[in-house]
Amino acid sequence: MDLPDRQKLVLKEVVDRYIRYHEPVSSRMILEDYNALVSSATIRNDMNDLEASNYIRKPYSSSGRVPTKKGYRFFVDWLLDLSELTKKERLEIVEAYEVRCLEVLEAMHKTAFLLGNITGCVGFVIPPRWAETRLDHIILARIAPRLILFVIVSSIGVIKHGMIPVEKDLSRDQIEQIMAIINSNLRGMTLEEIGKLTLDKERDGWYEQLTRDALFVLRHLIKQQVRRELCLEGILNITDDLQEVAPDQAMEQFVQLIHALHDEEAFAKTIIQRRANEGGVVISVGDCSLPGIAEYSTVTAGYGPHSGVLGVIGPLWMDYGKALSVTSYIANRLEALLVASCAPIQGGNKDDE
Amino acid sequence: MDLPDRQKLVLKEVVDRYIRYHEPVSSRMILEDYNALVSSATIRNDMNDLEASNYIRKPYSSSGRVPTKKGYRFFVDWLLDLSELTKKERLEIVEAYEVRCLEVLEAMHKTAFLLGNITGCVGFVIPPRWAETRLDHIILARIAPRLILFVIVSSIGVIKHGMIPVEKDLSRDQIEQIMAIINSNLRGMTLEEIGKLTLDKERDGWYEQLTRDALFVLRHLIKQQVRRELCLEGILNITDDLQEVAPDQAMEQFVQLIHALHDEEAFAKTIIQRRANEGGVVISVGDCSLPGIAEYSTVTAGYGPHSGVLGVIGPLWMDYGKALSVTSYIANRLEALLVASCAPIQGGNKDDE
DNA sequence: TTTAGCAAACTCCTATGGAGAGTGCTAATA
DNA sequence: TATTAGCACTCTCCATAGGAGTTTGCTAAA
Repeated sequence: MDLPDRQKLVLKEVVDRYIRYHEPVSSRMILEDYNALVSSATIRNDMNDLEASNYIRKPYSSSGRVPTKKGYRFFVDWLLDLSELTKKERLEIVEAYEVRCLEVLEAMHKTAFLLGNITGCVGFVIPPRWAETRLDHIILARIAPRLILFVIVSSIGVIKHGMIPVEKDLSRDQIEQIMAIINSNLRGMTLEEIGKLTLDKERDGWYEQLTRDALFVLRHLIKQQVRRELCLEGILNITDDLQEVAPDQAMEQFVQLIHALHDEEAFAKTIIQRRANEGGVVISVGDCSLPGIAEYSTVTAGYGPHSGVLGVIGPLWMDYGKALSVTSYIANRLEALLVASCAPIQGGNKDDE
Repeated sequence: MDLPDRQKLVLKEVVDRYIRYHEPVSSRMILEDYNALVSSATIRNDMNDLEASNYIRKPYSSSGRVPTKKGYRFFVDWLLDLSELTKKERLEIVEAYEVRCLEVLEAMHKTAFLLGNITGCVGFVIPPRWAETRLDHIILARIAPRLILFVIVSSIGVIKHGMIPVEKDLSRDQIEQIMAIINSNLRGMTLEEIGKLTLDKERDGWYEQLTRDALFVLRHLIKQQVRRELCLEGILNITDDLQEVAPDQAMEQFVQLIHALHDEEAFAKTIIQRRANEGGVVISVGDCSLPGIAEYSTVTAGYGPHSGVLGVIGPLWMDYGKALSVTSYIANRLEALLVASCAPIQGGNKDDE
């Protein structure tokens, strides 16, 4: 699977230039960067070999060369120059995370936006598996007659809030009591465990003291399956390249992408599968497992302890170097943020009880 | 400004067909719907007159006719058939609002989505002027050491929540006290009034009892200028028509639209200006006040007591009839929802105090 | 193994011509 | 005066053709 040195250089040049200009690369163009150490015919021979082994191809018989997926793959694996973030980009990221914010979803949307904005691709964040996180506490508050506000705070921060309509109006004291009872009994359990609780009065003892209303509230909380909602930002970033490259099918492809991204679950599943057991940053070049994104590449990184994944999705000719460094850097920052949120809360537990 | 009856019919036919098929309309096509009561030459004469008065135009010298903005305008003002919502659409709307939800922003996003989805245009909701609504109460809760969750509930529901980082850790009791004091003093004031409060200890008497920490919390709350964030949904709905009609400039126009929508404030301001003092549903056909949306039409309706506006924006050839009925219907539903949220809360006040 | 040189292939642009659609005009008609 | 039939004209759209310009593959020589 290895290539002669010069062929590697030629391939690198083809991919580099195609990423930069989105136009087929001719032997003469490569010569420019080569300071004429060899002739264009030599380059052509190399290109021929590269084409024979499927790293590059010609859109038509006498055109310059364009990388194939295999070519991108090789480029990404062996030839990629790591690019540093610029000071400006670094600053943008740091500033975005500066405001302390325990609302996990908000942080994730911000993150997706950063990813999309800096790479010029679509940024996305797949939240951690909420079900795996442990409940820190819930907050209940009477917000109107027969309407209770709840906030679920887990080990990584505020992950969900909403309203519970109750049939009987409850006083503030009653709600306070319910809250205390639920918290003292459920704290430390994973959301998954909580979801599986059977509220069979006879079998479980601990909530005997609860009124019917407390049970009602609890049932409502348990039903709250916290969906793993995809955070997507920057879809419009990739409309620019669109016309440039292949005006005819591009729109078609774009629409397909949109539809694929719309089915959040399938998309998240595909991304997670692609990463398999690999840690760190994973680059996937055009993958057929999900039709809509078969002609797009993804660069993803895991973050945090509960299988969260973030990254970017963009055209095959995306700037992998930049995407790689941005994704990696941002994954670290987000992880740090979640861990930081985490620490004081757990400290809080000890203080409280 | 009036037109002979047959010319009106011809104009109506031209606009109707163009909205349906997005193709220039010829005299023969109109003849079809006319059951040959007159000849095509007669229609042509009418079309000639209509073109002379600028209601329609020809893309090129021997093509069928296309409505001008003036033509659309006349169509909208005088010739529009009101279309009823289908049962399915009505059901979709009712179901969407079925879940009781006091989170105002959530309701608005849902609304924008409905608008976009049913009309096939971009749906948007400009929230009411929060500053004009009156505070019902705030909720404070200790969520972690030195971190307080706040929720602002105004007369129309939950309009804002967030975190306050405080320097000194406060006990639950202390927070409770602060909450009670702030609530009893601020309830009933508009957010605008609250924002203008000067926290000059010497001048105002009521908060003398507050500790420094309470003051800190209050300052933080006051600083929360609740931005009038635009809710937008369905931008991709209009990519479909895009290529169909004018593949060359369409993309360009679309990108311009995106940029215009991105500047939320300018867009909201333009929309509000367009409505001037008019109530009910206002249809605006291609308006040059904001460059990016100059080639798009909007159908907007006011809702609620605090200058909220919702509607759709789409191509000049949008289905005005449908947009009109959907916008009007949804505006009523949303208003009802806000009023309904409102009632129990105000009731709540009386109960509480 | 590399190179120079050249024919061949293909795109892209422009021009040309014919088919088809739709109009405007003119002269006749009710 | 309003309407109509008929016809020439205009323009798009499509297919075809030729020329300029790239870029390649191949061959034969270094």
